[in-house]
Amino acid sequence: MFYICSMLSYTEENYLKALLKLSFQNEDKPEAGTNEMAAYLGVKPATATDMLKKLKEKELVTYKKYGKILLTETGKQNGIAILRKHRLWETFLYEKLDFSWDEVHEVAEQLEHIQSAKLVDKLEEFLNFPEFDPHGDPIPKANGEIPTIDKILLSELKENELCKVVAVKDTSTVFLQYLEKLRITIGTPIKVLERIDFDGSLSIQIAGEEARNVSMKFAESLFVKR
Amino acid sequence: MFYICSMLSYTEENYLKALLKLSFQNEDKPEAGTNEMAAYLGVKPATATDMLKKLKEKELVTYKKYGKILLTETGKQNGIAILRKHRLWETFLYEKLDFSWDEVHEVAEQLEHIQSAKLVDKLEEFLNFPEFDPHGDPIPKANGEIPTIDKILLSELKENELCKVVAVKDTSTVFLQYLEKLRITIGTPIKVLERIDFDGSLSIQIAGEEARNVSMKFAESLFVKR
DNA sequence: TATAAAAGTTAGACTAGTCTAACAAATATA
DNA sequence: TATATTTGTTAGACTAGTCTAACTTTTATA
Ligand SMILES: [Mn+2]
Ligand SMILES: [Mn+2]
Ligand SMILES: [Mn+2]
Ligand SMILES: [Mn+2]
Repeated sequence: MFYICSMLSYTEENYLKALLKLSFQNEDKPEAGTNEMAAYLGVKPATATDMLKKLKEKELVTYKKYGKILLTETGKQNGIAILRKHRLWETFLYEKLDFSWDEVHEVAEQLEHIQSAKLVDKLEEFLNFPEFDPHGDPIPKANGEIPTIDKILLSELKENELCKVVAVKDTSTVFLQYLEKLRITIGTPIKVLERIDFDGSLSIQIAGEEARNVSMKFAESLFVKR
Repeated sequence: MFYICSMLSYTEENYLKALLKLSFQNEDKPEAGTNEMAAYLGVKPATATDMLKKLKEKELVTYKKYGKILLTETGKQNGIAILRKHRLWETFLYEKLDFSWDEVHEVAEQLEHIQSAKLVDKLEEFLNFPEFDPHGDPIPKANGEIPTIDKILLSELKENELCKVVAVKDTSTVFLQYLEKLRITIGTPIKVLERIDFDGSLSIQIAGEEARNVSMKFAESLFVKR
């Protein structure tokens, strides 16, 4: 179980995390393509190809010319370790330093690269072993396990169904700030009053307040639990 | 007062902090030499020369070929900002995450480079505006002011004088762990029982316990207040 | 003051990470 | 299946930061 390799550069860590995130997105086939990866990281495909060769050399990915990219078990565990740090730091910023949920990501992008096993574990303890980050995303455990939670999109609910918000699918600042304006956060109860077939929009009741209309795009960006 | 330049690289920040620390060491003339600086940073003199040219270009230091190096006001304020972050993070690790005082430095070396004005200020607030770090070193304020404290070396005390530990001069792991073994920390009261002229060693009483002998090197590594 | 030693600089090379431009392979489509 | 489009690779160049080896300037010392 000696998966975590500490001799990774800041940049290599970012590539591994990106590949892990892409593997979550492409649920069925957890592979990625060069262009997809480059786009995700904001670099050119040529750059991604170069890095891929290096990651392959270190046995963090399997890949051959013109083929798909797949994390090895070591690569995956290293990616998970970064994700764990990212989400623990987001939780710290949110819970302890009063950052809002649209501000935490940018700073956590930096903090996730701090190298100190003790720091991560102590931080987790200090935060009381949180299972989910401020956006409702699961925080990997020290052993690499990732907590799961039943969640469906708000758009999947039928009329008159009641639910609670468990996570955001879209973590963009503009969406998070909109949610804040609507006084929706993790845990907020929502009732679907009406579904408008015409455009997929919904009429919803937030925390027992008066009815409100939200778009299909909105309903497809919020994870809830019945 | 727009001193803090945020477009500094990790490396540039380290050079500025090093120059600031050297300026504290060379109290009278706050200048540094190329070799001195290189040694402090663990790089070769040639490397330091190259960086110096870059820092000069950015008006963070004044310096001419074969001359001494001096921080400009902007360079100094930027260095102070890094030092502030370093010491606040050390305090966080020590106070909140139960790190010991010989463990905090290494991690703070990484954390001091995190870029977020909000983070620093919130952290400071979270820690209740501490004035000194776990080693007794002053934490610069947001405006760049550095708290001062009366302190002398333990070696300067006369026989029968009583004092309290306020800071360590030597922050090496081996010294800090020795202090821990002796149950000496910031605030511990010490009484000088006897001075041995032969080798400058002292017989001291730590927190009212039985007498103990310590070397001159030891007595010159601990700051105290009468 | 002449010379030796110390301090500092320059030139040239290397690595990591990035880019652009040109090219090659794989896939979609007519 | 032939061709166009998409996807991915290669070659060559650039920057930041580092090094070694050779050189120059300053300072100390005989
Ligand atoms: Mn995030
Ligand atoms: Mn998150
Ligand atoms: Mn320190
Ligand atoms: Mn300190």
